[in-house]
Amino acid sequence: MLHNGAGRATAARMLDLLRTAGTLSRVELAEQSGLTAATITNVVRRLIDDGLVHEVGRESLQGRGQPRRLLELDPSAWYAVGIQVDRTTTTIVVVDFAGGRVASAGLRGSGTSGPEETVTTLADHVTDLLHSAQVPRDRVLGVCLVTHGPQDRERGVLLTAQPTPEWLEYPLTSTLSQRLGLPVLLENDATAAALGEQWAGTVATDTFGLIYMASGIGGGVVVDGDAYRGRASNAVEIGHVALSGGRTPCVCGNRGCAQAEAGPRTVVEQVLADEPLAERLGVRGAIDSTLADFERVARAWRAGDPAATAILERSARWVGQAAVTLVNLFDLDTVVLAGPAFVTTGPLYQRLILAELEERALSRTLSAPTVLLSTDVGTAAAIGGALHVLRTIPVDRDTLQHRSSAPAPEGEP
Amino acid sequence: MLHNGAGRATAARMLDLLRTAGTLSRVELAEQSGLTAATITNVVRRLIDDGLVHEVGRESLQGRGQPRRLLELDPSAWYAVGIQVDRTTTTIVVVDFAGGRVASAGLRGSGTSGPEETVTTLADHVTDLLHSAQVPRDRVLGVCLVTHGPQDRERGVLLTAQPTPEWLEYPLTSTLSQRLGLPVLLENDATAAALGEQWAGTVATDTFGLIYMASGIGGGVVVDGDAYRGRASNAVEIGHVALSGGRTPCVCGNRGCAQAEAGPRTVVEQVLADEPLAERLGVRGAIDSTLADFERVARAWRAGDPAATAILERSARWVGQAAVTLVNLFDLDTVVLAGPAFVTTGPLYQRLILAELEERALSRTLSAPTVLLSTDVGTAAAIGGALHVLRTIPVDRDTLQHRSSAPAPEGEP
DNA sequence: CGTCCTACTTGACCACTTTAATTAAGTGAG
DNA sequence: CTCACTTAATTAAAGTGGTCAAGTAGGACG
Repeated sequence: MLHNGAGRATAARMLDLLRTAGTLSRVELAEQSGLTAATITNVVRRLIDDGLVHEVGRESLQGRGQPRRLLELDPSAWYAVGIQVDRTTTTIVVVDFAGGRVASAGLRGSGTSGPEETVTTLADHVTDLLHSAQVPRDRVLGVCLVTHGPQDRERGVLLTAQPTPEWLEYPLTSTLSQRLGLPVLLENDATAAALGEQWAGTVATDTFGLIYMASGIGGGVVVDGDAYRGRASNAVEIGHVALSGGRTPCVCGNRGCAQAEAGPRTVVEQVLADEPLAERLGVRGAIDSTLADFERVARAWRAGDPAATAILERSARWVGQAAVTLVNLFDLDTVVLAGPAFVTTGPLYQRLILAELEERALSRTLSAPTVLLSTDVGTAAAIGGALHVLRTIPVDRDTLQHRSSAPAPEGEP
Repeated sequence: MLHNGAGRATAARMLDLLRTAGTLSRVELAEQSGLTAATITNVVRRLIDDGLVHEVGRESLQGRGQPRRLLELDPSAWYAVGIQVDRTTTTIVVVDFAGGRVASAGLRGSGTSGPEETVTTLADHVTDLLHSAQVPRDRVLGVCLVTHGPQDRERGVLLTAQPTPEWLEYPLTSTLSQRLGLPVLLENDATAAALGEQWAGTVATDTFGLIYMASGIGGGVVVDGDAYRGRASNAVEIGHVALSGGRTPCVCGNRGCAQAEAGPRTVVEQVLADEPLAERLGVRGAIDSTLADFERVARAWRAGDPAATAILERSARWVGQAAVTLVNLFDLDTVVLAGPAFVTTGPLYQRLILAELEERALSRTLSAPTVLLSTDVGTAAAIGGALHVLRTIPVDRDTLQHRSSAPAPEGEP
């Protein structure tokens, strides 16, 4: 090991900077990290020796002096897998070391299956996807399982008994890890999406909130580049913010929660309550096809259907109210929207949530609120999970040896 | 400067640990900081040389071996001043290096005076208080000004035009700093109180929320021992959480905010709406005596008055609802109550807020919620501000020289 | 074509920490 | 009573991760 400036944390920071910027010179790395050029030289040398980084030409001339040599991550150095599992949808993505999407697959959700069955299915699909994308398994750094609701990230276990009681405390990550022979992390869907947006560079600031809407509504907050996790990583449950004027009882025991008043399931049920409308839109209301039904409503809105529009606009206003609370409590000025429910409806929600923030957020006079759509609306969470793997699991000079000799570790380092 | 284990940050951490624990041995410092005994030896030696720490006997025998030598902060090494300014109350406290209260004074609030006048008054009172407590000014590390509402901590300026327009952007800390010849920090009242509670050891965890109620309602969150500050230090505006069922318009532009529905001013106004009741309690409703009036209602509750009880209980339930949102979004299980409004009503609010959390908080089944009363209900924010000074401003071997040669610096280091 | 400017590299040094002895100061069994 | 044992505190040497200052490298400009 070198004696100068080769700290593991520092190296990880350089990789992060390169991943978000795409390509940077050593000078820019020094500026952005606050370290000296000397340190950068040493750290970068090691990264190049390890095959993680390449020099890719020089910067187009900007005057006199020696031109800066541009650095870039080697995309094929490592890969990571993100799996977003929801009741009604599942998305698997494979991402290369630079964060680029290599392959992806959309499956039906976990439905009412037990965890054992789901894990087996997922493991098979991951194996297939890696194979068809010709990604060698020993170059896969790890897998991140991304789910909704309360979880124990340390132990890699869900703390919910839904959809079936066996899910509660089922050894999710360790089982999947064993099946795949790869490390498996667990992450909240909204937090994963937020981390993903950050690396994707969707937002200019490194402090923002994210609203994730799939079957339910979740929230994530990134402050100074780090996810807010709270006491036990179950923070930002924006779906259970009780809204002014709301009265609908929620599964959580409270009344008027955002999710109960405005979530996709509620939107679908409001359509179902109007039988001719439901008939017209083709909405059937099966519990496992909430998102498909929601998508039908979204398309009706796009086609100009006034009833569908009214229902969606009501939902968007409610979510906007929840966003106001999110913004007031976490002191944000930027909110990103992500998740399959926004694939079609994104612009509508974006407009109305922004309107609520501009009208009601406390800090609206101090700094104008911004609402952005994710760069990967539908797959943000899975991508974010995969990027989380790249960021979290250390890539040492000798990670490969470790990998081939010892069996795959599990969970956090 | 010594060459071994004398890091400034490390030294500050030792002081923090000693301040919260009161007295610790070197071994315990090593355990709690994760550093080795060797490092502790060096850091502690320097602290003793600088006169900040003393050895105070040995630990009562716990078996064989050499007994541990107990360490303690020298209370008289330094002092700090905390000033909590509200519209209707002002509290000044002087705290010694160990965090003990040396002197305190309660004044009327800033009322409708301009900032110039207020700063002059405060400077005079601080000077008087230091004099009467016989605290030498060159041993005062600094002052922390603690206020409600939006502020720019970096620049030491309030971002609100209340009560008079001159307050907006008035150079608050720099002016006070000049008057006193001491560094002056700015801090949010609820955050200061939360930091205070943490050093005071009120809470077992280092992750908790705090609700601060004076003329308004504010919130603070401490995560892993650090205050959550958000984008621009104006986070956790729990007074402006819109509550389920609320409709009252709030100054912030929203409806149904916790402060508008349940704040002390609203409580007083509800009493005023019932003329015979107001008469009976002696509530007059002058805008600058909100807290005095609130205190009258509180005493009526304690005396068993049913009308006063009903009004306060309604307020407490509302605040409880806001606490549910706080707890759900920040993933907390502990909430502390502080601020002058809780001096008498503390137990009532504590009981009802706990009831709301036990009924409605999302994580109630994962970990039982706790609601605690501050150890210094009325003066928590001022004490917290003073402790913030002790924690933030570095005490070097040569701070004293700097102090006497150069004029007092201003703001954060 | 040499000078100038900027990027990058090198080696000496520095602050802080750990590791491995070493010394200090007690307890309790015989 | 004293010697073996235990735990605390100190010391010196070595490791880690960086800075600083003085070089070297490579292209632009007059």
